[in-house]
Amino acid sequence: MFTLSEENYLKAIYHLELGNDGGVSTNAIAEKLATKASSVTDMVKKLSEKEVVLYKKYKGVTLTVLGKTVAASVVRKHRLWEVFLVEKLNFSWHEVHEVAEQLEHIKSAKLINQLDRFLGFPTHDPHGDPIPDKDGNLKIVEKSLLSTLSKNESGICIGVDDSSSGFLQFLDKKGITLGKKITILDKEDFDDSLSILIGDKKLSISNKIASNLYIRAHTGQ
Amino acid sequence: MFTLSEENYLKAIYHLELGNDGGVSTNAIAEKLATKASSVTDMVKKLSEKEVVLYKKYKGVTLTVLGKTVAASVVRKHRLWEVFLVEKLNFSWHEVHEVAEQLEHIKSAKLINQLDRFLGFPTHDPHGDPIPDKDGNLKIVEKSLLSTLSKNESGICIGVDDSSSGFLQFLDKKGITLGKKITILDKEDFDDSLSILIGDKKLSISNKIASNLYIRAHTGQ
DNA sequence: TATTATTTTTAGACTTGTCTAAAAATTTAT
DNA sequence: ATAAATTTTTAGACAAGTCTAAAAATAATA
Repeated sequence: MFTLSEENYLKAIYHLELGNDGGVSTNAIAEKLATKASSVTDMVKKLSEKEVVLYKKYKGVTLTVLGKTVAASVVRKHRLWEVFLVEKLNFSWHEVHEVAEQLEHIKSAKLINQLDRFLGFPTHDPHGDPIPDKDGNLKIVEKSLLSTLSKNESGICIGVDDSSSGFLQFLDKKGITLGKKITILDKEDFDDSLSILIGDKKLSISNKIASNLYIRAHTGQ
Repeated sequence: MFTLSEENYLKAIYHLELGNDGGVSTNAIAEKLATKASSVTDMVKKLSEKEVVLYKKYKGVTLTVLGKTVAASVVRKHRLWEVFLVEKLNFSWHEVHEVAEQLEHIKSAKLINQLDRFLGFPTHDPHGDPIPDKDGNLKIVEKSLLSTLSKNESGICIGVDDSSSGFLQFLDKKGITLGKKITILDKEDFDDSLSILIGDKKLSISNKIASNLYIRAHTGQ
């Protein structure tokens, strides 16, 4: 069994490993968890003894198969709870993270299996991130950043890269939500800003915004 | 804000105060929380500094108004989650306690308000215990132990005194569930066992069982 | 490659919540 | 009312998880 703190470390390492191939550095973990490098070293030793990470001094850490399973289960719980909050309790997508951070640590296999069923076995959370299955496997969906599309191309908005509350509320204000079709009307060379069509509205968005929106390519039409 | 441990102490004191009028003893708290008296003394001092209990050495503790509010809110959350587990996730009443013990510590006012609404503002948990309202007030329902009824009297089964998993599973096996009408057919002087009619079934139950079932008196018919 | 800069680890300390063992206060019983 | 039994508190210790400051290892640079 793992403590709340151990689970948070495993989750952080899991997320960092998805970005970085190879070992995860002490500093990277410290930054992600808003803690100090010395605390990370201590915890990493403990996790190593519990055989959920491989650790060699000064060489960073990697999750073992067991570690990956534990981490994926925490992520699974986090994302299922987020779906619950949005679908059943009328939370907005920018309000769910903080509560899910608490709910993800509740221990009960039955709870999470029944919740999954109750929600209709969702595959993605409200931000478009995939929900690991019971075995910890993720269904990878082909996706591109909106900023990589060219003029006249279009796609369906399927996720966000930055899921901070501020960014999500900005998207709400602009009427940009998951599932909507976006077409690039024009692209400004000067600052890479875009003129897009979303639903029946024309919007101008900065490159920074476009680099935080994921699109599923919309071949044809 | 209160830690998980502080919340558990407040809840324990809250439950003990409902039974005992007057102060709650150190030992009683220790027993309820399966901890040592010395630990209780330490925590009680801390709670006293936080002004949620009144404490005089050797004289036991009482909750302050603030303490009662905090405790009632934890109990409210516990019982609402129990309703959720039974009503929405198909848990049995004997499976909910352990999970609710974890869920009751999740901090989010919006979560609990929306959960309450989602469940249709329930007034009682799956064991028949009342759910405190937002202000911590309990609706007291007139209830008697089945063992206090006389021959030919009847009532509706509305709760259990002992909500241990073992007892609840025993009731399941016998087909005794909340909401059912029970009539005393006969009472044995020798051991105070009862012969009862529940639904269309005749059962014989011991006094111990009858002393753990709450009945709402069923005047007339 | 030697030196500087950065990262990581170690050493020691602190907090929270717990424990055991012993001392003090209270209650019960003779 | 005094002695015995019980309850409660105090004192000191421990584990988990964190921190700061200093030392050691690695990486970057001249």
